[in-house]
Order: sequence, then structure tokens, then C-alpha cells
Amino acid sequence: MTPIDQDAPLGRRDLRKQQTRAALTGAALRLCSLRGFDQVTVDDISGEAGVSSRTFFNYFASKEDAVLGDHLVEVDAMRARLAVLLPTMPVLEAIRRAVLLPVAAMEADRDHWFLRMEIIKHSPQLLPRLVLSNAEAERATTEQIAAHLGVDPATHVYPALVVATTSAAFRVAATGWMAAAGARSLGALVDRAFTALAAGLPDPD
Amino acid sequence: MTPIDQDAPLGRRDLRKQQTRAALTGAALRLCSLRGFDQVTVDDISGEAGVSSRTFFNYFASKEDAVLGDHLVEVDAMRARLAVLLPTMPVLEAIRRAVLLPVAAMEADRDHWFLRMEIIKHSPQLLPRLVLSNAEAERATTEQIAAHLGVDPATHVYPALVVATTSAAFRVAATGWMAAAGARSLGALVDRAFTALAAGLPDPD
DNA sequence: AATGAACTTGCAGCCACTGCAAGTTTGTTG
DNA sequence: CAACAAACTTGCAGTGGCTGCAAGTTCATT
Repeated sequence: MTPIDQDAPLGRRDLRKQQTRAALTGAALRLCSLRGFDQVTVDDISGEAGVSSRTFFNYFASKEDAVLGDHLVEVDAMRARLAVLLPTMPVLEAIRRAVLLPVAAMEADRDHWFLRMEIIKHSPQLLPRLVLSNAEAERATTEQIAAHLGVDPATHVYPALVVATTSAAFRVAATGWMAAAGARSLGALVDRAFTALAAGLPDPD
Repeated sequence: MTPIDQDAPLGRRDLRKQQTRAALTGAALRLCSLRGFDQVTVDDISGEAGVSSRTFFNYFASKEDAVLGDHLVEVDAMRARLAVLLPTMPVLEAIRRAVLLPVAAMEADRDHWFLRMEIIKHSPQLLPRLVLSNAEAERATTEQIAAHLGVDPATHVYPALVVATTSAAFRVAATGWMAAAGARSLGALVDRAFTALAAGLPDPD
């Protein structure tokens, strides 16, 4: 019996898939940060990664997906943490702590994130797509919080509101982090944003 | 001498342009709400509006633009109002009042907005594009507020934070409004969201 | 070794979108 | 009114993202 490791489902086939996927995202980030998103074709990326362009679309639904990546894993982890925290503290505080998971993931993957930042800076059309990738997660989180509070998310604004605003705060912090090229820690920036949120966004001194 | 009306720059040429543009957005909204965004081609829309597909692209940069519309006018008006209000009250309060302009515009254009909502519900890819259309405006507003406060928007998070979160709050209110098919007034929903924001997003009773 | 599933690839094709070079309409000027 | 220029529409040809299909190839299983 082989040990089951969820991080590496073993088999040289799956290994190869991981490699190909990594090669494609790597090529996409490298080429696009160099030439700009619109000046790179899927053929370029596939060629650089050593596969056909048709294969590219077996891995990613769109060129944008290859550049932006999917962050389902981290978001799922955050929701799990949230489920644990919610019963013991106010909603905003629970979110503030749960968001530390994505923060850590981003700081661990900083090289890729800085490239993404570089690309998005020159192709702003990509920014909303990055938001979209979180849209489904936001919906699920909204329902989670609504269930916790025992309210109907369709009639009560609070769950959607707290999710949307914290999400926006996180995005602001992340943008500042990338713009500063990581000079300040993402965690500190997020913390500052949440503090201002919890205080009701008063004018700064 | 003909009266100068800035709403209608007169000349039968400009009139015709307005008509064509309106016909295109009308056709786009109608067809897409009926069949779904992906099931409608630019040819379909252009045909319905009685122009060539090439002409379509003289009016809109993309199929999405025709459906989502541009809201530059309202946003500019809001920023002008904001410039007047900022010196006399806290930032959050100024935004809360300035946002009444877009609110009024949306309520006046409710038929189109409900169609958009219907379309977006079935094609969620469009939602982020709607956000993008505001991205540039958000950036400008951020700088406006930073200038008012006398801080550097690159190092200080507050301006970007207050703009992003209020924008998110507005979006939540608007979504709720469209989901309820206008049963509740948009203004009331926006007001409730801003009240919660100003209170620091405490758990609801 | 054989079988079938998974993966890659070329091909043909749809559609969004663009530049260019007409042709047509409209506002203006002598 | 005639003539000219600017604005607008359109067809055409072409690029590139993206998909379904029908091979081929590679790998895991028995």
C-alpha cells in the first residue's frame, strides 16, 4: 500500500501535469511581464513551455487564467478557518484573522505576485478578472456569514456588505504591497486597513 | 441663431449618432437578456439595429461595452459634487452625499439596469467588467481625496481604502436593489450600507 | 503483453476585434 | 448653388482567442 499524500498524488503522469502547468504559468508571467499582455500570443506561451497551443487550452480556459492563476485553495482554507472563528468573536474580527491565511500564501508566492502586478499595471483590463476569480468565493462566504447570523442574505445587506468591504480592503492592502515591491509586509498593511474599517473609516489625523 | 443645448449638440448628424447608439444598446440588452450574452453575436446586434457589424465597433470597443454602457458622465458629476462637499465635512460623509447623484441616475434608468442585472446573472463574467468601468474613476477619486487630506496616496492607505470600501458598499446596495427588482429604493439601501460602514461594521442585532 | 483511460496534438472553424480603403452623407465656404 | 472637406458607414482581409473532433501517443492496470 502506497502512502496517500494529498500534496503529491504520485504517478509520473500527474507529476508531468504539474510540471507542464508550472511551465505554462511561468512562461506566461515571464513573457507578459516582458512584452506586455497583448503582445504575447498563446502560441508564444505554449512554444516557450514546449507544448502545443491546443494543449494550453487543456490547462487554462483563457490566456488570462494562465497569468492570474487560481486561488481556490487558499480561499477554501480561509473559509474553513472562518467557520472555526465565527462562533467565538464578532464577524469583522473573525474575517480579519481568517484572512491571514491568504496573506501568508501571497507572501510565500511573492515572486509570481510581483510579476502579476507588473503585468496588470500595463494591462488594467486584467485587474477585474482578478476580482472575478474571487467573486464566487465572496458569494459563498456571504452565505456562510448569513447562516452564522441566522439572517436571509437576500433581504439583509450585512453579510454581503461585510464581505465586499473587507475584500476591498484586502485588495487595497495587496495593491499597496505590490506597488511597494514588498518593502512593507502585506500582513501589516492588511492589519492597518482592517483597523481603519473597524473604526468606521474616520478621517486620519 | 439656434439655442445651444449641451444635452443635444444639434445637427442631424449628431442626432442620428445618438439614435444609432441607443438602437445598439437597446438591441444588445434586449437580445442578451433573451438569449444570454454568449448566444448573441455582434452581427445579431448590429442587424437588429440596422447597421453593419463594422459600424458596431465604431460605437463600442467591445460587445461587453454595448451591454454595460459607460457611466463616465455620472461619475464625473459625482466627483464635482465631492470637490464641493469635502472641505465642509468628514470624507465618508461627503462620499455618502455625493453618491446620491449616481443613485438618482440609476433609478432614472431602471429599465436598462434591470435588463443588465438579468444578463449579468446568467453571465457572471460581465460583473467584473462593470467594476473595471469604475476602476479609472476610483483611481481619480482616490487622488482627489489624497490631495484634500494632503497625504501621499502611494504611502498612505486611507484614500484608496475609503474609496474602495464605499465603492464596494455601493455595489452591494445596487445588487440588492436589482435583485429585489426595485421593490426597495436604491437610495435607502445605499444609506443603510453607509450607516453600517460608518459604525465600523459591527455585528447586527 | 494487452486493454483502456488519460493526455497531446493538428485541423477545421466560429467569433471578437482591427486597419485600410473605398463610398456616402453632411456641414461649410466662396 | 457648387464645391470641398470632414465625418460616418461599410466591406474586406486578416489576427488571434477559443472550441469540438478525431486521430495519435503515453501511461497505469490486469
